[in-house]
Amino acid sequence: MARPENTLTTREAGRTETETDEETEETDPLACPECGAEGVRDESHGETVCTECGVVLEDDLVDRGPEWRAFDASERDEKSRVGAPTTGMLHDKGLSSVIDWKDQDAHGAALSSKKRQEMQRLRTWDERFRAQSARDRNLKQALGEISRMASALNLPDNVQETASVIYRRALEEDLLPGRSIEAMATAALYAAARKANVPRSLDEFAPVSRVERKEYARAYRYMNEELELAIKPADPASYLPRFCSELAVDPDVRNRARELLSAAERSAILSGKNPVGLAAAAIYAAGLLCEEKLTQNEIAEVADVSTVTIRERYPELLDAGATNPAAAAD
DNA sequence: ATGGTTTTTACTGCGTC
DNA sequence: GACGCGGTAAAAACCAT
Repeated sequence: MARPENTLTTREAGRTETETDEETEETDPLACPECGAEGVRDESHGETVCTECGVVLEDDLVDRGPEWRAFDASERDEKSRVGAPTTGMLHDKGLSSVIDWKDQDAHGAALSSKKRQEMQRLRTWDERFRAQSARDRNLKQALGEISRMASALNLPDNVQETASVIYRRALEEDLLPGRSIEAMATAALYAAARKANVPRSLDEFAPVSRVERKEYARAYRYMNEELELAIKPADPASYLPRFCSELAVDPDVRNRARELLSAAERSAILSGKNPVGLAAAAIYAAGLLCEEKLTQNEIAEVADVSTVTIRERYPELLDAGATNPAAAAD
């Protein structure tokens, strides 16, 4: 299952290598090779798509935003793009003192009852402060991880922010004990990506997360349960743009695949099936219909499913597409 | 824990380039 | 011969109970 090569960095799929000139070109509105219309940058999907025909012109938009974690001595305010506001008061680095529990003054003399009450209050606040601080460090580390992974997976900013909100909720509801920060951070990001309709499969997190797939998968389930995130099952169609542009296929194929999927949705073929596999099969089926030669193998490669799965699914999709002719949504 | 479903792995034969 | 494709059986993974 875990394939040895890093699938993240090796996205070529037939397109020309653009290794050296990545930073040189900046904000030029790419023109669509098909219809000439200009592309529109779709931040939430991390892609640039053509307004006319929907071709993905560019999809590896890199998040060049600053890392949340900035260790500069001069802590800037703008660095907290996400997460807790930095007040500069919180991070005691574990060195702060604790208010003693003994009701004595510095000379060992007992305190008056009024003083005692006052000290009690101070202790309470000291505790709260301490807890707050530990929490903040936790959050900080998690957000750093989320940012790193989001960037590696080409997930846009808003997903990152959603992830941090989710993580913060998990933290507030004490879901962390017994689970690693890493696992929860990964789970939060996974959830956020799905919520934003730019899903990445669980497997895709394996190379970028620092914990085992099993671990963050479990963290996700737990979190989903406890926080009642109400995440709908991933829509297979939401994988299409990414896969299609990675395969550099004709936009026709992509649209065809989308139609097949919505037809299949009506026929209720989809439930219980792996959405990634369905998307892959839809692309293959669409390739057949459009007479564009796409092998099961190359699709299986980019989608990270087996060819068997594609074989298993695509006849069903063709079936549904035939009996349930084109969606009226054109 | 258990059983049912889906996916994967590994192996097969067949046809084509 | 390599490759694409389809079929299969057994193992693994997943999910609800």
